[in-house]
Amino acid sequence: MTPRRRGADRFVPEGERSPGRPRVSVALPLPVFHTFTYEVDGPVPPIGTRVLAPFRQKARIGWVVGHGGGEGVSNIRALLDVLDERPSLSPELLALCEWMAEYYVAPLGVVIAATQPAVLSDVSRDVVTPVGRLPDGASPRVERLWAELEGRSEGVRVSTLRKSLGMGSIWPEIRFLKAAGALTHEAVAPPPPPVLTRRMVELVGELPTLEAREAAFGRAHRQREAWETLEASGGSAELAHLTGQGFSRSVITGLEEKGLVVVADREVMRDPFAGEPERDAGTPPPLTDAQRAAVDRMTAALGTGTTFLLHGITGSGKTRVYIELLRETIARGEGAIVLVPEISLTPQTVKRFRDHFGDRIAVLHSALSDGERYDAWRQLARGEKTIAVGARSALFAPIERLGAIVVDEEHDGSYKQSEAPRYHARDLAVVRAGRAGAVCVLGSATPSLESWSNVEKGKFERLSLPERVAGAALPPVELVDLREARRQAKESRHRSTRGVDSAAVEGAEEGSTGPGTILSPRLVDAVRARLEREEQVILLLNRRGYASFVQCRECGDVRSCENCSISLTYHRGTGRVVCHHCRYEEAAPTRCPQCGSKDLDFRGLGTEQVERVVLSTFASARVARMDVDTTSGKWAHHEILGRVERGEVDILLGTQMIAKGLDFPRVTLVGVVNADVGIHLPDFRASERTFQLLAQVAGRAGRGTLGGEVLIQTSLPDHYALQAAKYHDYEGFAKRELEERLSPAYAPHVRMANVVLSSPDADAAASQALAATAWVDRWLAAHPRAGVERVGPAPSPIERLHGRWRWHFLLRAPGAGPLGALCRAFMTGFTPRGQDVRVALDRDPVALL
DNA sequence: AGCACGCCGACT
DNA sequence: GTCGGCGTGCTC
Repeated sequence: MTPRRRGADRFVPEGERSPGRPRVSVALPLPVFHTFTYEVDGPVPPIGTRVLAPFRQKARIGWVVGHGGGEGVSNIRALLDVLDERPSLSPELLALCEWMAEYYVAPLGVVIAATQPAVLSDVSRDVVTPVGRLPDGASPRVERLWAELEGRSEGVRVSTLRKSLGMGSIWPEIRFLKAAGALTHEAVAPPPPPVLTRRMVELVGELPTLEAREAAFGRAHRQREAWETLEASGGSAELAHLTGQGFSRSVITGLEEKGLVVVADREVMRDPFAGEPERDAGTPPPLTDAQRAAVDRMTAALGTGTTFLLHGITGSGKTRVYIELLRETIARGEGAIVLVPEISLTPQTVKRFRDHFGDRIAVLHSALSDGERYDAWRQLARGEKTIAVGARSALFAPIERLGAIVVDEEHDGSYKQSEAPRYHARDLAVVRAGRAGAVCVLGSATPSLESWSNVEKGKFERLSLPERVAGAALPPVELVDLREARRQAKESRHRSTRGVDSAAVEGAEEGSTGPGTILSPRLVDAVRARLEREEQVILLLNRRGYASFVQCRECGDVRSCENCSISLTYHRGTGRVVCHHCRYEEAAPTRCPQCGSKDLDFRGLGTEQVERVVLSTFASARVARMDVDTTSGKWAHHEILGRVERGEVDILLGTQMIAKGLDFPRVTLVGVVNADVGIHLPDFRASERTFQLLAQVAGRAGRGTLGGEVLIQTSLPDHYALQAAKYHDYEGFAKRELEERLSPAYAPHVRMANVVLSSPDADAAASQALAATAWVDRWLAAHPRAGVERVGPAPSPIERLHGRWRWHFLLRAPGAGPLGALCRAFMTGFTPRGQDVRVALDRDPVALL
C-alpha cells in the first residue's frame, strides 16, 4: 500500500530540489511514529546531535538519529540550527532509546525527550507585535484579537493570546493582520539551556619577587592590594566579591590592562546538596560473611554484563554491599548508576552515599530545579562526577564508561513510568547493563516475582543476605484477627461499654463496622505499653483503594471472578458486582456465599475515619502524620523524620510511604491497621503488593537493641500473603503466588500488555474499546500462530480519571515477540474515532487499575 | 501535540 | 447567506 500524501505531486522548481544537499533524519518529541527528514547547510551533524528543525509554524528541538533518507518526501526543509557542538546523546544511549521505542511502542522522539533533562527539548515561541491599525474587512474574530492586541507596545506570546481569548486557533486571524501590515510576527527560538555563570577575576601573570611587584604596581597601591587579595584567595575570586570589598571596577580594569588578571564568565554548577555537611564515613564495620561473599561475586563479574538478584532481608545491609561494589567500580575507573524509588530519595539515602563518595556523586532528584538537574547531568557527561544516584530517569545518566547499575528495592512499582514511554526502569537497567557489559544488581527484601522467576530461568544470578547485621533478629509478627476482635467487642458491649477502650468503641459506633474493629484491644494495649516505656510506634494506615468490594464480616470472604481470580467491584448505582477484566457481572450478594452470613460490608472504612479513631484513642501521644497530603514541600518529610529521629514523636502515622527504608532504633512496635485493604484491589498483583508492604513495614521494627514487635490487623489471617508475612517467609510466598498465577495466566508466566482507551465521553470510550478489540481480533485471525490471547474489553477498575472515562483490555502471550508485533501493528494501524479518544498501551503493566 | 481543512448546525 | 463548532488527517 502506497500512502497518498497531500502535495506529493506539487510542482517544485528543479533548482530548489538541490539533490546534492545532505539529509538527516530527525526524531522530534511528537506523538508520531516516524522520524522527519531535513536538509543540512554546512557540515553534517553527527548522530545524536540536538538540532533546531522547522516544523509547521514552529521551530522544534529534535535529535539527529540517522543520515540520508527522505525518499518520496517532496517538501524537505532545511534545519534551522545545530544546537550541540558534540552530540548530547551517545550512540549507546541512542541505541537504548531505539530499543525502548520499539519495545514499549512509543515514538523515538518522545522516548529521547523522556531520557534527557527537560531544558534540552523545547519549542519556539511565537510573538506578535501590533504596528499598524485595524485594516478594513476584518471579521469579528479578527476584531476580538485586535482588541486584545491594540495599544500594546511590546510583543505578546501567541499562546498567551490564545489562552486569554479562548477562541481556538487564531493563526488565520494573525496571518490576515500580518498580510495587512497591522502586526509583525517573530518566532523566538527555544532558550539555550540555563547555564549559570559568574564573572570571575583570575590571576594570570606571576610576580614572584618583591622587585617585580614594585615594578608592576608602583604607586597603584589599590591594584596591589587587589592583586594580593586574589593571591590569598587561591588565584581567583568573583568580581562581585572583590567590588563588595571596596575594590572599584577601575582597579580591576587596571590589573586587566597590565595583563595580570583576566575577567571571564565561568560556569557555576548548582548543587543543592553542597551545603549538607559531608562527614568522613569513618571505618565501617567489617562485612558479614554473606556481604563479603556477595561483594566478591559481584566484583568478580565486573565487565561481564551479569545481572544479580540481591535478596537480602530488611536490615541485612544491602546498601553496604552496593557501596563496596561502587568502590571497586570506581577503582577500575568506571562509573555507576544507583536507582532508588522516588520515595526513598530522601536526604538520608543521599547522605549515605555522599559520606562514602563525596563529590563524585550527582544526585538526580525530582525536587531539583531544571537548572540544577541540567548541571548534574553535564557534570556526569564530562566525567566530573561518576556516580549518578536518582529515581527512574537517572538510568539514562550520560556515563561513558559504565561499570555497574544498582536498582535498590527493585520490586517497587515507582520504577514503572505511567506516561509514554511506559518503561520499567528495572527492566531497562538490565538491558542497559547487558549492552554496556556492566554489572547489574537488583536488590530487595521482597523481590518481584519477575526477578525471582528470572533467577529460576537462569537469567539472573541470586545472592542472598539471610541475616540482619550485628546479630539483630527479625521482629515477631502477630496477626490480630479482626473477626475475633469484633465478636469479643460485641459481647463486651452487651455487658458494659467500659470493658472496652471507649474511644475505639466510640469511633466504631457511627459506622456499620462494629466496635473494636478499627483498633483491636490487642493493638491498643501494645501501643499504650510503648508510650509508657517512651518507645516509638509506627502505625500503617492503608488507604481504602479505589474500588469497593463486598466483604463478609463473619468470615472475611470477598467475592471474586471465576475467570480472572480478581475481586469483583461493587457498583452502588446498579447494585451489581462486576469483574473489571472480563466484564462478568452478577447481582450483589445478599448473604455470604461461603458462610451464609447476612453481615456483608459494602462500604469499608474511610481513611479519615480510621485516623480520627487513632488520634482520639491516643490523645496524649505526640503523633506525626506522614502521607502525600502532609508532605508536599520540597523537604517536608525530611523535617518530619528529623523529629522522629530526635525522639520528639511517639507515634508516626502514615500511609505506604512510611513502610520503606526508615531506620529508627527506638521504634519497637509496628502496627498495620488493616491489612485487607490492598489485598482485594481488582488487580492480579494485589497479593504480591500486600505481602511486600507488610514485609517492608515489619522491617521497620526492632532495628535497635530494644527488640521489636509487629501487629497486623486482618479479617483474613489464613490468607497465604498474611501467613507468609507472619513467618517472614518470602520464598514460601513466591512459590505459592507463582502457582496462583498459572491459571488464569498472569505475569511472569506470560507476557502482558494493557490497552486503555479513554475519552471525556463515556460512550465513546466504550465503543472505541470494542472497535479496538475488533481490530485486534482481525489481526489475530490473520496471525493464527501468534498465540496472543485477549481478555476484555471492560471498564477500567478506575473507571473515570482526570475527567476521562476509561475502558481497557488485556493482551497476553507466551513470548514477547508476537505480543510486540501485535502491539506495534495496533498502535500504528488502529485509529480511534469519536470525541477526543486516546489510546494508551502499557507493556509489562505493574497495575491494571 | 497542534494546526488546517472540511463538513455541519445556528444566527446576525 | 456567514460564523464557528468539531472530526479527520498531516506534519519532513
